[in-house]
Amino acid sequence: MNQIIFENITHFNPRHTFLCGQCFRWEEESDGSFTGIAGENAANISMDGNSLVICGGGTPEFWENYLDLKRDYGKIQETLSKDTIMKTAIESGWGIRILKQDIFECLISFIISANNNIPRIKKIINKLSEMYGDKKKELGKTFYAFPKENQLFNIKAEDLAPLSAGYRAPYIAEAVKQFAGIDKEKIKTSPLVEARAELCKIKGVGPKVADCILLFSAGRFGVFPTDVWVKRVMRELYGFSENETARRGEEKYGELAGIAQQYLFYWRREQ
DNA sequence: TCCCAGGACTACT
DNA sequence: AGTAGTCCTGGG
Repeated sequence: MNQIIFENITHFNPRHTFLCGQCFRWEEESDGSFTGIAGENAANISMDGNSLVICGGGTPEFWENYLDLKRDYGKIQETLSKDTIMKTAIESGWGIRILKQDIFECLISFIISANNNIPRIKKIINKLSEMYGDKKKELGKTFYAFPKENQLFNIKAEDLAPLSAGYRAPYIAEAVKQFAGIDKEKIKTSPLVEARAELCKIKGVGPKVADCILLFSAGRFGVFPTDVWVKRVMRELYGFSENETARRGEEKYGELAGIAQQYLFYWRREQ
């Protein structure tokens, strides 16, 4: 085990970051730290004052990228706080950072998330990783990395029966194959409408799941993933109707829409 | 028992 | 193009 320390880290709250709905493989410990696995690297993450302490695998470069440490979230929070409602939401969810996740993991995870609840989503993803992912020993425990494309490439829906994923199982099996034919560059750089359309070609991927993939793995901060909670909060706050929420959110918050969504989501769920 | 829980698909207008 | 009904599963 090695230890990595990043000094002078501000605007990072592990709890808000790991519990705001963007990821499924981190668990809170009794001391408030978080243990989980990202890519091939299992670790425990905590804040000690302004020091970010990471115990486990992975290089500093990996974690700097994954935790989005280079971005100035102080400035982002300041900008968004000009909206008084958003200011309140940020006071609740301060220190959220958008994790830079692997696109394949993101795709499969959010297909699983459709019409599902978080404990069950986590359970399904853990089981999938156990069955097909690489085994990692770290921190005296055993972890399983999320399977890579080639590790899932030949699976059939019936192979996934142990997951109890229900009607999502065939979506997963189909999505694995379809993902190979997707234009990844388009996802990263094309206008949002086109990037979203590219992702929606994949079975099991609709507007909400597509936006989650764009935000959490492609760094497209201009999207406003709209689930039932976000629809709820935007209706309560601004009177937006359900089917206009995504568009209005993008217009309202522009290039910071994705982060705004995370604050609003976390805040509303805390209430 | 019914109904939901961080949507998407399909089959209709 | 837009809208209802349906979809596995586990828990309240």
